[in-house]
Amino acid sequence: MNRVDTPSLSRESLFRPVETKRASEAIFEQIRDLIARGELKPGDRLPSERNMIEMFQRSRPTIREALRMLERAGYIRTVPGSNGAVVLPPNDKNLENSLADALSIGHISLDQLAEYRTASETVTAGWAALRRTEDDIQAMERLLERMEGSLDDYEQSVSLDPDFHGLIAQAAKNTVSVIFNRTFSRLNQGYMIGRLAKLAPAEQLEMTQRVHQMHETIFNAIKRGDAEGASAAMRLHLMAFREDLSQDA
Amino acid sequence: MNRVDTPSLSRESLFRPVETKRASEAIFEQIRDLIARGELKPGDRLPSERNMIEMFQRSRPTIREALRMLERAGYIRTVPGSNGAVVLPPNDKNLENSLADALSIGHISLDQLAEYRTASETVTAGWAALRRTEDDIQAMERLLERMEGSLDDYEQSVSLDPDFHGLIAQAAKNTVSVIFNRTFSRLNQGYMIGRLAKLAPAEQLEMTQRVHQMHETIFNAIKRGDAEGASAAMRLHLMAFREDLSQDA
DNA sequence: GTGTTATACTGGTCATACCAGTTTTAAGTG
DNA sequence: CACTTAAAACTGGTATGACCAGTATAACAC
Repeated sequence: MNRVDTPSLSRESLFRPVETKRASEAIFEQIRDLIARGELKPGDRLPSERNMIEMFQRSRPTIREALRMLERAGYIRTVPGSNGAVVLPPNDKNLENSLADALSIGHISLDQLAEYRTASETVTAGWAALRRTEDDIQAMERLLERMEGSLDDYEQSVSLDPDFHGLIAQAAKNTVSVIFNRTFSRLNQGYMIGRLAKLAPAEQLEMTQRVHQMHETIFNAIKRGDAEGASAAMRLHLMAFREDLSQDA
Repeated sequence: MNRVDTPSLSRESLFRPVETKRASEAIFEQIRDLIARGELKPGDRLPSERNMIEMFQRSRPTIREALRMLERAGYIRTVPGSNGAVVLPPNDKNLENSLADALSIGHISLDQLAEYRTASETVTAGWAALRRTEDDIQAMERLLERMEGSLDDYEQSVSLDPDFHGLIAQAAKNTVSVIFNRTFSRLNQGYMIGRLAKLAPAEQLEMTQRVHQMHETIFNAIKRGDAEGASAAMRLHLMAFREDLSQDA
């Protein structure tokens, strides 16, 4: 009965999953739907666990299991003393997490990740050039300035990278890109830091400078609305990364 | 203290999240890491809850909270009588869930998803044309045949779609594509079925036929190794979908 | 052999209890 | 009356121990 194993053809969608048996699951769904339908808005508080005992007619452990699920799914946050769990604002953090999980567990090679990332961000950069607003440009300008100031600190430099790629995606006005690209960048952060740590200080500086140069090239293309230029520059940037990756291995 | 709100620049990466306070959370992380590092492989069973009591030196409710989190994150599955939770194979279910959640909360629009998907699969189709093996071609051929046989059953037709897109990604030899494309396709399944249900039988048939035609065009381009043709055909296919989407709304 | 039945286990749930914090309330103070 | 302070009434986190309805297994009968 390992329906889960088969990469599998389809029949799945004809049958819908059998009704959930666990009470905690039912409670989870009930509250999740309330949030999804907007009847519980961000900032609202759930009743206290002991109150929910009466509402759901279930014991506290059962209710707590539901709360843990909601929390894990990023819908709520629970703070000890403070009364009741708080409904969180829509937030990509959980999506980002499960994306990272899926990628790290799916035995995905760094090279495949880099390849996909290159394609994804190349397209995104093109969109960004066409859709960036004045605000987007300013935000990127500010960030680039900050990055320029920390070229000699490669850890700092690398840690700012996801933000840069995130801002580009934001300018592209596509939330999926924002989440994905930032996650891709973050996933590669660990590798980059390890890679740079092995270099001599002079080489480190040389590398961060080279990367910064590329960032500026990309930014300039986006700023002047040059979609093809932005795409090309981004592709170059990420292909360089991928090449570095393959040489390192 | 709503660090969670700020779309945010970076400082995040300098500080690491404060040590986890809840025991269930720690247990969750411990088991998750075991799975991620491959020390617990798909199919393996976790010890029974009562055994874990001794291993973790924590009470059963606490351990069960951790299990619910693992389950929700898609790492394990628990079946009542059967001994111990089972570690699931790498599986995009959790990614799919979080994407679906993001969609339902309105953080991501269907249109943005469709746009990103178009870009992603366009590139993937091109790769597939260059890298498909004989096996890939045969698998796709078999599937297309099956799909042709169910043109008059739109539910069946739609339910086979993710497999088709998954096979293309598989032929592209990029695991990231496989996960994403199949997920995208699944997410749109619900929409498609609802859309088709509203049509008259004749229109339904017309639509499934048109889609099938596109699938064949894509397949033929991939089969003859025509990357540009495959990309173009895929783009056309998905742009048609996106257009349909915008008209429907 | 095969078929059947106990028995020992499993997960799902409940009730109750305790602790360490926080909030609220009430008391006391100026 | 306003202000501080201390007690009471919460809150979430955790632990016990119990019960049930199922499943797996091993002992038993044939």
